[in-house]
Amino acid sequence: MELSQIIDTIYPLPTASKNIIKAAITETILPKGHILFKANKVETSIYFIKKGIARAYAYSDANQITFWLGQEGDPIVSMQSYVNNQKGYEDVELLEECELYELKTEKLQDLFLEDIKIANWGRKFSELELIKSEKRLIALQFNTATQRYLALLKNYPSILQRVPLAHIASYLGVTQVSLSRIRANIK
Amino acid sequence: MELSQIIDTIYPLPTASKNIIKAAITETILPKGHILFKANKVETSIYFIKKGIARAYAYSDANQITFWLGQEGDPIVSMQSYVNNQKGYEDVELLEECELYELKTEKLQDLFLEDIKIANWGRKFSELELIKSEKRLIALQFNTATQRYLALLKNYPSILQRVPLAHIASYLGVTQVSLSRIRANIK
DNA sequence: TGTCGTTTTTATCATTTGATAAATAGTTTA
DNA sequence: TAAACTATTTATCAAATGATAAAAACGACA
Repeated sequence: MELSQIIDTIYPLPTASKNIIKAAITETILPKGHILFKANKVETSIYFIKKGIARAYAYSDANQITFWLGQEGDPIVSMQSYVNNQKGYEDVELLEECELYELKTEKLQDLFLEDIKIANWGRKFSELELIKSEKRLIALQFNTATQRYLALLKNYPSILQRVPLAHIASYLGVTQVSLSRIRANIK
Repeated sequence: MELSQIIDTIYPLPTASKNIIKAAITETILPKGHILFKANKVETSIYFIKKGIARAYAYSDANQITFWLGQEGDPIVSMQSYVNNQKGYEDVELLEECELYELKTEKLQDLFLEDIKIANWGRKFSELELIKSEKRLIALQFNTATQRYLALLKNYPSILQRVPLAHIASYLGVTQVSLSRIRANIK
């Protein structure tokens, strides 16, 4: 997804402000398997996915648990770093070769203080992420693993082709074996 | 908790901007049991809790599931209304008599467009709520009900005295009977 | 095409949680 | 204080999930 569209989808900006943000963004291509964020590190950039798919995970004992999946148009952010300048708890791994837009957090923070349009764009950005997080939370609390699996397929129809089932299982909050059983019961 | 402290804890504002926000806020006292937000309704205000405790819940079949608890200093917001001007999915019930600070969403939206300090305050507000939501999500996915129960007691030591166990159980994502078993195993 | 390595499914058993009902404890009100 | 509610715990059985191991399916590649 192109940069202009990503920016506008968050919150439409006048051309001047949009160009200021654009000027702060660089593009990178990184290979499949690349670890973009490392746990226990303060991340200094946020990214937007132009092309590709990624996951965030953390460890519970020795097990990786995927708690976020992002694809074209989605932002990749270590919230602890972005909001509090603190170490994050997640690794982010690219599951395909990815084309990314990179934006330095520090630069963005400066723009927030200088340009009210950009400050409101940043506000909207967090608000939209908050809505996503809240929906996810409610799904975890209200829906069965089967319902969450079906909802995921509906929202990300290509996900089965792009993400190993082990990651999807932990994202849904069940073991891989349990997800296999769920899939067997649906067919 | 007093209004100045609530505002500053989100993001310190210069006196001028702070006074503008303060001037937009009114105080109300509402009785225990009052339904502050109704599901399927666009809410036109957000609130901050000066004194008291409240919960947000929605229905799963015939069962109420509590998915948010707030006490002194916490904001009460229907995110769907606040962010998207759309109907919320939750009721909010006051679990004690509450003293609340009320702020009209529309007025706040105007201030966001006029005052860059307030725009950044609003950005910070959503960022902090996002951090809370993400932590909650990760706790649901990574921790057992027993761990979540113990963490809740640690964060809200008075909660057992203030909130019926049935609400706490659904907040933790288990049935009341299951929470009873958890409590029996801890003692 | 056949082999190796990885991913996914199936099988088995133990554990946890849910659903339902009944018992106990605690609170409110006449 | 007694009666009537309401909240919480305990008991029982059924269903869902986890842990572990093994089998089957799939994919990469010589």
